[in-house]
Amino acid sequence: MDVPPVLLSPQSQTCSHLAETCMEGDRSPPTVELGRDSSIPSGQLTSSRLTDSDWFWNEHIQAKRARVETIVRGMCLSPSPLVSGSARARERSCYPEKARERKRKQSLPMHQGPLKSVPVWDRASKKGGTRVKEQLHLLKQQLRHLQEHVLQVAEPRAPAQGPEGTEQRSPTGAKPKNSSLPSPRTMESKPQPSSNKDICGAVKPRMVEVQQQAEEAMLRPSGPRALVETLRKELSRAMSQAVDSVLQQFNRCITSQMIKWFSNFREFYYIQMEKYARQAISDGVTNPKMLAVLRDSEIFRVLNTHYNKGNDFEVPDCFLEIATLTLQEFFRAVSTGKDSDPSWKKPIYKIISKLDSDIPEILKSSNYAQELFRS
DNA sequence: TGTTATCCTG
DNA sequence: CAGGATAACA
Repeated sequence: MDVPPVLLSPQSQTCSHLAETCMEGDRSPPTVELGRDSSIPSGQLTSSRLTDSDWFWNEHIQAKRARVETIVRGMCLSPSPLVSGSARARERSCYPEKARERKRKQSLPMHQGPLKSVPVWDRASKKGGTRVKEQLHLLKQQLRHLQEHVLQVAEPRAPAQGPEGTEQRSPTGAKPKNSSLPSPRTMESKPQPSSNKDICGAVKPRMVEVQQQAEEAMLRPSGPRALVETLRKELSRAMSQAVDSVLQQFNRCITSQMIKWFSNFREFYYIQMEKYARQAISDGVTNPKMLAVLRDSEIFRVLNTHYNKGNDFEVPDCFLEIATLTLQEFFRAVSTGKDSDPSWKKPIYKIISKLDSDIPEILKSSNYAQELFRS
């Protein structure tokens, strides 16, 4: 059986321990390389239309400052999918039940034909995977926006032609005084989709600091170049942190999932034990010593079908011993009327959990979880 | 207070 | 086996 006694006892740390051990992977933060953005045509970077003399220095500084603010804000803004973030927030605050309802509906299985069953492992990884994918997609978008902004600042003479549209000009062709300031729309801090909240939470506290650094860099003689460097470093750092936090978080979900499975396994085991103990009592058995779980027992067949359907490996004898003990303990408790106590199972769990054996080394290796994922 | 276990339901 | 509610634990 693939669930030896070592994984079945409640109150024991083995299950969570196993999950943690398995999920302990390489937690070093991924790095993001910030090379040149080949998606931006070089033509956009070299065109110029204003001479320096058109601008007073102060205005120039102000415009840059505004751009920096936009950039820094942009780090925490992302396009919201389908329903706008603000609309969703409104719905949440006005109709909490409604929001909860939708959450439930989303978690319902999709109708993919008549009872098409998906392996549970596949289901879990798909669900988690989709979330991570979504978050990574959002990060990617943010990265693109930010890179556009960085390049825009790097070439102050170039007109901004990012996804937010071309810059507005006055009828005379002169740039309006505040045209480089963020529009009220951009200035608005949009509510974030919940999936993106964590990332923003990680990035936000650093934003003020970055803004200061950027402004200082701007005032230095090296000007835009220093600014670009500052932003580039910051973007790299922020991205690493964000990706790390996603690695949803993801590991935590997987760990919880595994714990849940082991919990279910245990439940099934003890339910069977109780069932067969009661059956033995009703069959007239009086001495618990008469009870034993053998390879040809009915209870063994049931458990084996559940845990080791394909007979992938031979059930160790120690499992039979523990199972026998468990059965006898249930028999004793039920036959002496202890089951009237709501927590009558706890002493049994305690006894059995003491018999836990150590986790096999093979399960402790981090490769094991990876192999599990591949298969 | 966050995590884990258990109970219950579907 | 999943998911929710709740208890127990660290």
